[in-house]
Amino acid sequence: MFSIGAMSKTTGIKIPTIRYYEQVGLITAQHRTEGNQRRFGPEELERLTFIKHARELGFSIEAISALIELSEKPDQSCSIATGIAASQLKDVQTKIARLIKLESELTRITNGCSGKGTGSQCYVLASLSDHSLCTGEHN
Amino acid sequence: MFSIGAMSKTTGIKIPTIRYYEQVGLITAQHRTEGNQRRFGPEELERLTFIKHARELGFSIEAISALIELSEKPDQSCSIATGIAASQLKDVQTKIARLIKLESELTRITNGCSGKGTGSQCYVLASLSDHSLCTGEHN
DNA sequence: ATATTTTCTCTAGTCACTAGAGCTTCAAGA
DNA sequence: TCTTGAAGCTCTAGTGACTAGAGAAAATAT
Repeated sequence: MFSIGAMSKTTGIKIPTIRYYEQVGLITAQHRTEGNQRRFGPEELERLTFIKHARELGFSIEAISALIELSEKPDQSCSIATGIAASQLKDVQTKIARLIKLESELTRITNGCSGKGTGSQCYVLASLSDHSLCTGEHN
Repeated sequence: MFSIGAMSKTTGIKIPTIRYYEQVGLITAQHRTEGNQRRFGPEELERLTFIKHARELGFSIEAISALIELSEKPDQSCSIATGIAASQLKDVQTKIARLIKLESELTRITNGCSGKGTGSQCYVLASLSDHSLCTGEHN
């Protein structure tokens, strides 16, 4: 049986976050001590590791909930799980594409400005005011 | 003089968002009608465009506030503005690097799974449970 | 027995909006 | 001028995924 502090230490998830995960139903404390402190079993530790990894990969709490539910119904096809992961992948790819566009514009903006002008002639401020200075499109 | 609806239409920023921007001090309605409706001048329209562009580039409200302040003190050097933009660029580059790592792992996960197995043998679920299956590092 | 650390619950704050209730005002046509 | 419908008003509360702090109780170490 692990205390919440032990769970936190081994997973690297902060204590209030673990309590939050319990609150939203991702995990359950097997039992409480006489003094009302949480005690977790090893399965909860494993699940918390699962949650951490999934969060690092950007899965939402909702998606993680769905994945946990799937893992508890072993007779169900994993195509749903694959679907969730694929949708997450698509999200990530979209974000990358957007950020690369932003990167090029920000590079242009910061390079254009010597840093020595004054507010009224600052290229950074001008660029942000005037979208037409953009080389490409960013959405 | 523009109504809030007109401002919304020309900038593409939703009406409640414009009110929110006023609330947090990014813009000010020049004046109100007898019936308490906002009326904006052309400078506010310009500023709203500035804000929109900056938000699209991922600048925080706080950073935008600072940039606006800078643009109102034209005797001040624009090196601060360049600094804000450069820090934003760094943020974006960090995010890109992280997301590319995530992308490769998610690709691995979704490719590994045929989608035909059952929960107990689903590669997606196994991958998320077991960090050691990762090919590279993701932080 | 005492001191320190850990844990508890609860409330409220973060960011950048978004949604809804219930009301008032504006603009255009009859 | 009246009426209708669109647009606007304020205010509160909700979103996601936590994070921070208060004040009290319990567990552990010395």
